[in-house]
Amino acid sequence: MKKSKRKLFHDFIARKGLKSTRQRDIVLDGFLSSDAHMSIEELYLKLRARHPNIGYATVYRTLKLFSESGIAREIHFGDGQTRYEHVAEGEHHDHLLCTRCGEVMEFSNEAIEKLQDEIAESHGYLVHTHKLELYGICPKCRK
Amino acid sequence: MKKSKRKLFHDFIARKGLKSTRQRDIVLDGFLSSDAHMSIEELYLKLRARHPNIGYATVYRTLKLFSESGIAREIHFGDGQTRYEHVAEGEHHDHLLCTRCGEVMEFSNEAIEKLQDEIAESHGYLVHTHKLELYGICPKCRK
DNA sequence: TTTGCTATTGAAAATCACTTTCATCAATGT
DNA sequence: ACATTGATGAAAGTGATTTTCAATAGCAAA
Ligand SMILES: [Mn+2]
Ligand SMILES: [Mn+2]
Ligand SMILES: [Zn+2]
Ligand SMILES: [Zn+2]
Repeated sequence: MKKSKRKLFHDFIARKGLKSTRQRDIVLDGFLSSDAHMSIEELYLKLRARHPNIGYATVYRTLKLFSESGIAREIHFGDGQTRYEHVAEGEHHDHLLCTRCGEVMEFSNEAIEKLQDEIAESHGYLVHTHKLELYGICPKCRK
Repeated sequence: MKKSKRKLFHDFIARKGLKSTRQRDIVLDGFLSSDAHMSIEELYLKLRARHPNIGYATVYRTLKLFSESGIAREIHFGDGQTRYEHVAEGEHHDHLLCTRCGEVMEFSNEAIEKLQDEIAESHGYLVHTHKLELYGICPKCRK
């Protein structure tokens, strides 16, 4: 059974000798309560509603910690904003984005992952990450 | 037989009623004389060596024109810099990047392109572009 | 608990990488 | 040559972070 992200993060905090603070928990709750691909600003505004005193810098710094701890991943969709998404233990997915309405759909495909490794290998590379984004028009926007 | 990028760009300039200037030719020559994936700043500094008066804004604007004219494509590798690369008529490729030395290798694979279309289609999307980048360690850095 | 040492915060200033503005120049058509 | 209008370069403006710094708040030793 896999540990909750909340626990994983608290373990990370402890292991690194960092402090467990009220603000970090607020950011953590806000981040975990949505599975959207939120930008720093979006999460900041969302948290602000309930916690008027939280600072942008704190949200920014805490999201970085989430990445370091492995519960989140930083993503860049090309709109000039850094976004963060949940990372589930041992899971990976890529994105399909609608350039009309902005919808983001996730997918994963074994065959394509395998092909990527083969290509990299054929060029002598040892791949450790990749980024695959398909930009198009979603079903709703098509009809 | 396909037209040279220089001619393609000059045709574009004429077709759009824009002016053919000394600076545009300088930027064009600098861009065409390297097949690296250069950032605006990199090209600007390279040109500066020979043409101390050329402005950053001119390089910036001219590169945009290259994109519009179809001889260049804007790319983002996640290092916060906008880069431009050559575009050959009817050709497409993706990238393999070394996270140790920064080397960028190009590749193209029919099978993977096809799989991407299938995946998109299976989700009801009509894809018009995609981005595939493989990050790893290159042969030289491995041994 | 109280104390003392640091890490953490939030507001504000600083950076970065563009992007736009504007007075001056330089292409181009007449 | 002249007028018209786009192009240029320096500098100012933007937007999204990223860093600084004085004030707080964890945490652990006493
Ligand atoms: Mn995702
Ligand atoms: Mn390339
Ligand atoms: Zn859509
Ligand atoms: Zn390398």
